[in-house]
Amino acid sequence: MNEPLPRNVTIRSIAKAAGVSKSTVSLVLKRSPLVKPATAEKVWAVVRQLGYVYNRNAASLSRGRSNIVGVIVNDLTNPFFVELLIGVERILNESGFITLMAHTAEDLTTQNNVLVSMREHNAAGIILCPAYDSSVDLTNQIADWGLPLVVVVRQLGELNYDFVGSDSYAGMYEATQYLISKGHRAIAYVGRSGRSHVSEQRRNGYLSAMNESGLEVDEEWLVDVPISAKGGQEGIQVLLRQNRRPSAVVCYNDRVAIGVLHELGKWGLRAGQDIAVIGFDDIAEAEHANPPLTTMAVNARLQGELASKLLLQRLGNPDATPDIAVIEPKLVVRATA
Amino acid sequence: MNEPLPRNVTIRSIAKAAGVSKSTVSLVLKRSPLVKPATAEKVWAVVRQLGYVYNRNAASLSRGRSNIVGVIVNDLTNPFFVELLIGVERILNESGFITLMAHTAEDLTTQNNVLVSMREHNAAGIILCPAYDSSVDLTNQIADWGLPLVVVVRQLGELNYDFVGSDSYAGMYEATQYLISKGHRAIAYVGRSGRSHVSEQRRNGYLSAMNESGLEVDEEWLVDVPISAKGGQEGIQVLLRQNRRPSAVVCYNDRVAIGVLHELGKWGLRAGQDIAVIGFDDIAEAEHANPPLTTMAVNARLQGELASKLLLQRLGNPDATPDIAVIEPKLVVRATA
DNA sequence: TTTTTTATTTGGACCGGTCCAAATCGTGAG
DNA sequence: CTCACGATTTGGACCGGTCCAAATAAAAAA
Repeated sequence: MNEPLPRNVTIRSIAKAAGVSKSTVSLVLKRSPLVKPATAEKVWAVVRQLGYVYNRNAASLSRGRSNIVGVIVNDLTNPFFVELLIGVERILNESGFITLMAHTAEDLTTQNNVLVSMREHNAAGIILCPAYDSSVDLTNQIADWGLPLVVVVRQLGELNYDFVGSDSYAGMYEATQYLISKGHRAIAYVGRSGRSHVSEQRRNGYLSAMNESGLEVDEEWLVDVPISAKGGQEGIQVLLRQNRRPSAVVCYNDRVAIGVLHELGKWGLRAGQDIAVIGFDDIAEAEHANPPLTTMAVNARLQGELASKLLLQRLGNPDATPDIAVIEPKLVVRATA
Repeated sequence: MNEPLPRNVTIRSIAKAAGVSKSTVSLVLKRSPLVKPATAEKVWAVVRQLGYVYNRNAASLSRGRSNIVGVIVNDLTNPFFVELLIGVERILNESGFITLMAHTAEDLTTQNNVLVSMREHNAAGIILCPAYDSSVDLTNQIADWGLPLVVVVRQLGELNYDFVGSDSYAGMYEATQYLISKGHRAIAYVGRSGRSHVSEQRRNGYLSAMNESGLEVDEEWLVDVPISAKGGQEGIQVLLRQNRRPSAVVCYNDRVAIGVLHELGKWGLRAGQDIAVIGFDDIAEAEHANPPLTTMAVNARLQGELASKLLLQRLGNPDATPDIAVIEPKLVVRATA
């Protein structure tokens, strides 16, 4: 009934049409310096003329490795991860890799499925931000699979793998210190306590700064809420209802801070005037928040770029010792503190 | 020097270990009802025991099609697209597909590279939001490649392909109408005029509503700015500096509106009291904006889900007539209008 | 028990590249 | 004019699945 569909144009059809062997065509396609320029040009001409399309499945099959890099993040809804992803993509694309993106929504099962899938696709490597509660053994497991890995943002147990992240402790310390230097004494912390290395670090940074300045931390000022705008809203509500309101609030991250700003607005309060607010991450929204949010910038995009670079490095030298890149957060003063 | 690395476990090694043929193993792996349950169980046992990993490159090579679906968006920085992406992913994953994500940043060259790359990977299909200024011929080209395609958000020329989007015209019409019903007469529009079908539709929706109510549109009230928070900022600045300030502003989308809110804050004005503001899209940030943004909701996630479903449908029936899904925006009244 | 019919299995030809040892070409040295 | 040696080119054995026609086994019918 239907036409004997025109066989796909392959490296062999090209070889035939160009009067060379398929091996030569293969060489030409990967721009090998071995082939004589004249031959190469002849082959390219045929390639263009026949509209040849390189078949990466075939290539990956025989090379035993694809040009796909898996990138796994938890929450695309958080612009921080989006920026990171963009950074990752930029560098990888430059090097001829393509990113297979997946997000886990903090679900361990999803995370596992995704990893398996990437393995099945013969990914060249993985850039992973582990979901909360990931086993500290995860990185070893991936290593055992022979998958080059770079972990970002959240460290897992020992750092015996390439890692890119920011110094949460120092960042929060500085944020708090800044508020103290502005004369604040009653400073609250809205975020999550525990569960992960990052949350611990952030809270500890805050606590240390307070302690070192001899400021007491009222139990009620450590507000434990989900890491989201909604969480921020809840957190500041709790604080505002206390009889001793804090004069400043340090937030786990910008999303939380934005929730705080939102709620303050509802109460007719103005952040930066009535109460100081400081965030963490410096996502794009921070700049355009109302009022513009003072925050600790961690340059997500740069982190993504670094992660890619570490991965490329590792691909080139699988046995090098792990590389750790930790970014120092920088205070960006805007209107809220 | 190094061990004769242990040959990968393949369907053949499993066959041998399980005492069946590789064909049977293949059948078992795809859960074919043809094999006797007892045999299947025996094979699964070996599969688990040997830690077999399915090789999708090999599979795709022989099937001539992978389980990868390419998703191409323009601007991941816009939460709208992120939501869409999440919707897409959810449905595709359920059906055993995996998404190869790419973003073009509105760059035609990038868009083309990405398409080529997906073709090389034998993508099962493509979900594409075309970059501005894409040739109206793009969809035909992709079709000629034999790549099943669903276009989202931005239509390109004739709708002779599957499409999912929202009714920009009706949405903007309703938004404007709502403001008019609240007694506003001096209503400005901040967005981009022309360049794309969507921008035309949105502006026309606004204009029609104004016209129908016999309201004159002051030339100065049609502010042409980039579609971003920064653009919104610029736009409202222009409006505020005029001698006849509008009492309400309709924005191209929420990002623009958020820029407007931000700038109003700087001027000490309160959106919803001093001047009404209405957005479009209802991204997550809208709810937590300060003040909470009134906007036209278009349910990005749903659009993503629909797009995936259309694609799955198309994969099942390549020759069906194109399916068009247009979502009617819904007004969500919050504090700014 | 023999013959059908139906349920399971199987061998082998692909899919379209990569890789490498071996063959062939071309040119300057002897 | 030959020979050696670097520059090019090439044939064929994989890579690890899919698919299908054909073979076998098992159950049902005669």
